[in-house]
Amino acid sequence: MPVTPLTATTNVGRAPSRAGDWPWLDADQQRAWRAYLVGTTLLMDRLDRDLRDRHDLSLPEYEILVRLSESPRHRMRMAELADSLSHSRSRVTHTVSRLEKSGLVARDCCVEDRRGVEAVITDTGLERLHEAASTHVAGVRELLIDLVGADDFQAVGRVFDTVTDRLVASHPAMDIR
Amino acid sequence: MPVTPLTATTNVGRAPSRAGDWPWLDADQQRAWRAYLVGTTLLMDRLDRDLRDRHDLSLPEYEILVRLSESPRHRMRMAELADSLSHSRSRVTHTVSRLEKSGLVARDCCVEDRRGVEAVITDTGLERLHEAASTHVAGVRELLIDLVGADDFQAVGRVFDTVTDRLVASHPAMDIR
DNA sequence: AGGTCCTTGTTGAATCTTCAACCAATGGGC
DNA sequence: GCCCATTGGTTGAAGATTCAACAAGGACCT
Repeated sequence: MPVTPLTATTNVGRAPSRAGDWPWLDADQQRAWRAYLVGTTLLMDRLDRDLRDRHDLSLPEYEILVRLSESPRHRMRMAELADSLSHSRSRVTHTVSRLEKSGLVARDCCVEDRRGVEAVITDTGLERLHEAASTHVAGVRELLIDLVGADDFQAVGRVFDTVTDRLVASHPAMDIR
Repeated sequence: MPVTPLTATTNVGRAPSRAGDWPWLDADQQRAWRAYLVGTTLLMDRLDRDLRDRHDLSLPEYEILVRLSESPRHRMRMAELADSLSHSRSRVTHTVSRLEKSGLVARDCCVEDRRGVEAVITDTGLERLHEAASTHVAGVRELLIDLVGADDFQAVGRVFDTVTDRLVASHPAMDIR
């Protein structure tokens, strides 16, 4: 296989462009896809770093604290937490354990379902979350939202809503992952 | 601190909505931001899983192979590779080592700059890449591109191009990370 | 030549995530 | 009540990524 002019990311071994439901990506799609990939990498790395450097929290930890803080009695079942973040149950177990060790979250046993465990955000947790929130939001604004047109940003929202629907629809009522 | 109606992701401890350069996110921004977060997680997990299950390649490994295959003599300097993916040099070292162990990539010493190392994709590597490419592209289409309007998808491209510019501009000519 | 600083890339340990195996509790059928 | 399949959650090891420290080469100055 000569593998001649290997051009675009995903267009491996094929000539680019031409419209229709052709299997490969055209030049514009290619550019957009790659922009999304590297942009996302850079953005997430930066938001994570900011939280770590200034508040000693990782982005996933922060997101768990946020979910808990929003929840009715500042508590959520582990599975609920996992689903809302699209993280594996195992991952949430580990992350919550770390947060517990830092005293930002506590575990509480469920009364109705004795298998269940609820994670509760502590007062210290709420404090730390409030401190961290302003830097985080400032970052999201400065590095994303305030940088682009509101219409474009809403387009991003629409796109990934669609993606999410497609992906949760496809997993037939079982484990997210 | 009463921490009353903690509403949206990043709006921790504040009432939502109202326009202007108010520090928190309004309801729409909030929704879009969260949609992006979970959508990206689900999408990346799925693309990665598909590659692993069907071709025994991780997404980062695949991306390295793509970059190499596109490069003039099927080779790239480690740093170049790292920069083009926005990965740390260390990460690329490890990933390339794994690929080398699988025989998909080989290391080659630089003649001009004897510190340098070039990664070269092997023939086996090219083969595997070509097999993997079709499933990968099919996934990207099916789970993203063919799902949304071309205009919305291009908006995603624009947005993350802007984010990338902002982030590479801010790191003052030094190490990406 | 020698000295100093910067760049390239690697290394091994720490951290985080995934994976597979597991236990305990639940729910439904009988 | 008893079985058995399913769910909720944990565990520990394997895998991947980050981090700090490092060696070796180049660039540049004197």
